[in-house]
Amino acid sequence: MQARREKLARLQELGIDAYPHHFERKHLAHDILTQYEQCDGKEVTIAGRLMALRKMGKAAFAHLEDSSGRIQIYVRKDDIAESEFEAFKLCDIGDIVGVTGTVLKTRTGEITVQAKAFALLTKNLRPIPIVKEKIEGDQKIVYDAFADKEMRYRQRYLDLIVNPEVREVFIKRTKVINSMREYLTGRGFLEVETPILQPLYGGATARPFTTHHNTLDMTLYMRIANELYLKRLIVGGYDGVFEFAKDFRNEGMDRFHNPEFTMMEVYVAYQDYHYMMDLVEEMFGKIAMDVHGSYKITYQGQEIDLSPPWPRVPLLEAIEKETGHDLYGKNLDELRAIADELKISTDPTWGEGKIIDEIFGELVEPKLIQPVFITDHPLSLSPLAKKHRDKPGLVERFEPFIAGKEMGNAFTELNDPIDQRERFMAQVALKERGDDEAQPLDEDFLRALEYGMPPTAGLGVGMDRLIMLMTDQYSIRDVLLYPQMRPEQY
RNA sequence: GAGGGUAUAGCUCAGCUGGUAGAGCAGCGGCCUUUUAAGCCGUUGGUCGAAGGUUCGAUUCCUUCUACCCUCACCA
Repeated sequence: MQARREKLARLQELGIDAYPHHFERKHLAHDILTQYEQCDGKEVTIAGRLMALRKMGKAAFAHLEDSSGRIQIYVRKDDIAESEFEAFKLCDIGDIVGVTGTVLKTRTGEITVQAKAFALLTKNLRPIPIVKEKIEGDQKIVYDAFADKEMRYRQRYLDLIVNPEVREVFIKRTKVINSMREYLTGRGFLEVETPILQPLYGGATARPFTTHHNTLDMTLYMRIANELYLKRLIVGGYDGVFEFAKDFRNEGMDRFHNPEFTMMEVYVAYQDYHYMMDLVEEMFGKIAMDVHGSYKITYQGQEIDLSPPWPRVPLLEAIEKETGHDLYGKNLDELRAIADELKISTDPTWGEGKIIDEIFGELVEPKLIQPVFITDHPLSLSPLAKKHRDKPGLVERFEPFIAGKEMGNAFTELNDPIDQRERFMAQVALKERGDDEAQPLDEDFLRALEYGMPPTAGLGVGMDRLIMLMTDQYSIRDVLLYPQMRPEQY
């Protein structure tokens, strides 16, 4: 760093501005590389960061990387102005430069821009990690990869500078979101925005973050979901609404959980969960096509085929198939005995639904690699879902599973205000028993239902997990630009 | 919350059963006008994550702390 500051001083002595205001870039590296035939011999103007430098006295080769890719430049003393060559001699890897020159192929066949004019655009004062690459046939061998995870997450800008594949992941992230937005908008649904700061949280079972509004002098909660607000909009008369929502949950963190994460929720009037399953498999298929050009993707070495339709398996059938036990209609004692037999440890405070969920989570969920809809969950676990039309004790709900992970949650929405009040009361009872994740009663939401919500299908999709799947990333931190970290100590 | 792992030069990493640190790349100086992990010659560089302890002596052994990673628990 010291050396770079000295270079900066020398540049100033030479009257060279190390931080000019503007540069008229006209071409991108990628375009030159892919359209070499048209570019050969022509003049181009490119700009980017120096990522490799091979100086040879009065000439040098370097690699310049812009947003589109990396291209070699060739700088000869005789080809550019003397002051420009002086500036070039003071350049380091990491500097941002602009080059005007002619496109040619070198003796070794690499497409190169031979500089006729050179400008330093931004002097780098802090050395970037040097990653060396060697191309051997089609194989790119990387030496000394910048891989320190802590540094990559804390200094994401460095990660992005040095690791092009990381840049690619976040481009795909946006593609996934755009593709989904396009799909939902194409269906005629209305994208809306609902409050993040809420006086009452709801719509999911989770502990919220709490904050305080000074002027109103009241507690506000960061939303854990936006479900209840979106359903109020269906009451209001919209046929379909959706939102890409940052939600916040004050819970543990691991490779699938970050305290703030993105959920897409959509609600459609006059539809039920069967419609929503159709929608999910079609929408996920479109996203895979838009991002990969195929229904077949690879996640962590597993081949996954998203071609619709996907199997639809009731949760209890899935358990029976795996364990041989039919849990439908079983009482608490019977369920506990079966759990013991299956060597699933249970907690004495758990109800029937929780035990069933636990058995499913332990024995079935990890095996659901190919896309599947698991349907018809126990009522006690789903306080916002409508009762099943044929199966007492269950609700019309489904969760899509891919690669052993739940990708979302959906139901035929509960629109009976009296039933909804009873479900809320059950939650309140749980809360009083000490379950700090149970949902509070939302009197205004009940009032809205009393005005009448049409039959409605609703869906929530965990976007970060979907993006992990679509970008083949192992950890949620690798699909979040700024994953939550403890403060760095200086 | 429990257990395990990691922390050494700007980056990637060595460093045995205790004797105050080493390589490659980067950097700096020199040579070099088609190189590509450029090359050749020379050279700088470190509070060994932090604080204590044991010891004549600690990067190494012990304790505590901090951060990150992994597994489990909690949780979607």
